[in-house]
Amino acid sequence: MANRLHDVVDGALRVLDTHGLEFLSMRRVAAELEVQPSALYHHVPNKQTLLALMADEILARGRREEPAGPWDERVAALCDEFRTAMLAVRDGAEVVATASAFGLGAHEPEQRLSAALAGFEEDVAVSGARTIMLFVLGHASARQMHEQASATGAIEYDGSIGSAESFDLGLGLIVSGLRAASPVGV
Amino acid sequence: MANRLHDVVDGALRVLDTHGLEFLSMRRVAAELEVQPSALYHHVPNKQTLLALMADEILARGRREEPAGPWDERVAALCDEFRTAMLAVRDGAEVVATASAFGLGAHEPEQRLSAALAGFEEDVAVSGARTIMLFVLGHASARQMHEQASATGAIEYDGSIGSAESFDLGLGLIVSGLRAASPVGV
DNA sequence: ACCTGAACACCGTTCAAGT
DNA sequence: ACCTGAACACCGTTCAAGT
Repeated sequence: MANRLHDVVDGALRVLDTHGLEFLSMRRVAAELEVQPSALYHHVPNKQTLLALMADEILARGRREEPAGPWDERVAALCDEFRTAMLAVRDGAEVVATASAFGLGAHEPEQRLSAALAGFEEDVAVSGARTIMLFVLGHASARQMHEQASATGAIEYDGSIGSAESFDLGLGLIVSGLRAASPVGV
Repeated sequence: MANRLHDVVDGALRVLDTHGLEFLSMRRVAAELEVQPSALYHHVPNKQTLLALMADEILARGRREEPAGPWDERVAALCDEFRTAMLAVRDGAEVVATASAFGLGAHEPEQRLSAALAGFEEDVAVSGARTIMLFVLGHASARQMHEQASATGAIEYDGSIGSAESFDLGLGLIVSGLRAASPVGV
């Protein structure tokens, strides 16, 4: 079939989007590519690495132009970019969250956030970026897990979990906390 | 052996603490209890449910007296309780995070937080509690995943991830955001 | 009530061998 | 470079049967 790494990641994302993370197996990805499971190991050393590459691709697909303007607008724009990218594929947030714990996936997004906070003292910028990233990641993956669980009928549906309103409220809280930390410029 | 549900949850937590979430299997839990794997299903319908019960037990073991005093001190005390409880067992935060997505595990902690924020408008109290819980959960599980990954040698160790300082900074940001939302009574 | 034994339909990963 | 075929050491869960 002459697959390349890119085809494997693409196939894996197709499996993820149609079956969910729970059913994402190396064997299913192989089947999607019409290849034997062992063939995947020519492109990727293990499943963990494949998941990290998927996380990068999920974020790359949602990539937008670097926002300009005041820091709070840039933060809002970046968070919307990340959230939209993760919500665009089933269980996308969970995949990114898992990968980011290994210093992958969410590393670059966090750096873009902390660049937007460059006007603050450095430790405020760093922990601000980390706090925002944890919120965006956690909020999006709670939403998707909840969708998943209520689709299976495991729990009753609660629309307030993961809603855009609750996202804006939570993010607004962190942003107003940052504002209180008064940037050196502005 | 005459095990009861409590023994199963206890045994599962022993396996978790010694082997980590990655190696927590129903078969290992059964072996820990010196019982056949199928015996577990007399106590628990599936692994998911067992994980939820483990999450509850992790939080219950760290349970402290309900803090009194000003809202910000109560919030700090509650967050310390949750964080300490989750960090007390290997991969504890990840287990609680997974279970909480199903409305279990972190549901009660979140309600205790929002009770501490009762002086605020209700939607601020609710989204404040949710935001804080996502931060505490995310921060603790990032720390444990990082510990795990660097112990395996998968990544280079970075002590700044999940440190108490970074925790205080992030939480301080959210708390100061809440303060800016001015409680109706002080 | 609590457990055994055997089975079913899966996993991730390795490795020699093919083209 | 990319893949097959076969194997190894596992999974979660079900179910009839035992005490």
